[in-house]
Amino acid sequence: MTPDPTAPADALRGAGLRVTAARVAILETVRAGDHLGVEAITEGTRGRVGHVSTQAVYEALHALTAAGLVRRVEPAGGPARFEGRVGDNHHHLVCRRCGAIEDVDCVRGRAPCLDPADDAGFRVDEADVTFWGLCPACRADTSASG
Amino acid sequence: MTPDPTAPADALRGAGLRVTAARVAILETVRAGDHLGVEAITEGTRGRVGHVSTQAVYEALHALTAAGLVRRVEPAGGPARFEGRVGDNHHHLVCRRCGAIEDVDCVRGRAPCLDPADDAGFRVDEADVTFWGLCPACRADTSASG
DNA sequence: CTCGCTAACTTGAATCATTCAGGTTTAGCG
DNA sequence: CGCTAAACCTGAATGATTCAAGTTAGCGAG
Repeated sequence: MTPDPTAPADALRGAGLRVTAARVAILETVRAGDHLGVEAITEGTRGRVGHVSTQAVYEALHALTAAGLVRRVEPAGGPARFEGRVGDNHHHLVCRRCGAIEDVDCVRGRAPCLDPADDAGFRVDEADVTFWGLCPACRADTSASG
Repeated sequence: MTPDPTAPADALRGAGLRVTAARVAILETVRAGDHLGVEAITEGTRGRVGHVSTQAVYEALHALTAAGLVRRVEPAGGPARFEGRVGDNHHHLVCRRCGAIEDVDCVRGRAPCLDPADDAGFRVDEADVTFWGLCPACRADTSASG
């Protein structure tokens, strides 16, 4: 039928997770959304399957994150957000004013971001890069009123 | 006497803040410490001046951060930490296991980290770079037990 | 197709960092 | 010396996330 390994149900199965309506809906919601928070994911999921508890969403997001099916993004000072774009090591632009998050491709080639100038003996496995600033809309607002 | 503008009292005065025993001690504690959390800063400060409330520490750290006298670092999933090294846009290495934080100089020259490949129209003013991995000690532990 | 195991789900309470509220003290200027 | 706002205090509230303990149901074995 749908031999698409990225289809929610198959992605879950492939990760060794059970295929439940809730988790399928959660994965769909995260993929369809844009850096959604837990609350938004819960609401979106409920719109698809009727009812899910917040805890189920938290547990599912943990499992999905551990399985590499979703990625957790957590800008300093704010709650966690989730995105469906995984596998590449892309970065984020975060608006200080409205909180909007935009994806940015890795500044350098493919994942050489894992290369600090001096690793102090650490074994680095991930580079978390967040650019802070003002999004176009907020820039306009600010320059107009300031 | 001590014509040193970086001396705690002068730094506070220079930033338009009042020179109180508590804030001098807080600034000293942050500078002497290594990416301390609020609790550790509170304890260190009490060791210097006897008593300070947690709220006073929070308020002072906000003021000091706003004044650019200390820098707030907040690794995803953990509480905020503060450091006295400000002015340069250095990055951090964080150990996933023990939480240790090490400073790393900017990967590229001086602050060109503010340059994402595509800024999507954002006006970027800060780049937050965190390298995640295992510190030397935890690497040893892990390879020995795993 | 049924059984059983355990992942997944549920409700409800707890934790932790941080902030809010409101009232009191005190640094630093006039 | 006295005023005013910054700094401080105690105590309560918030909000994201986690823990606890009991129930339901996916799915592989029989």
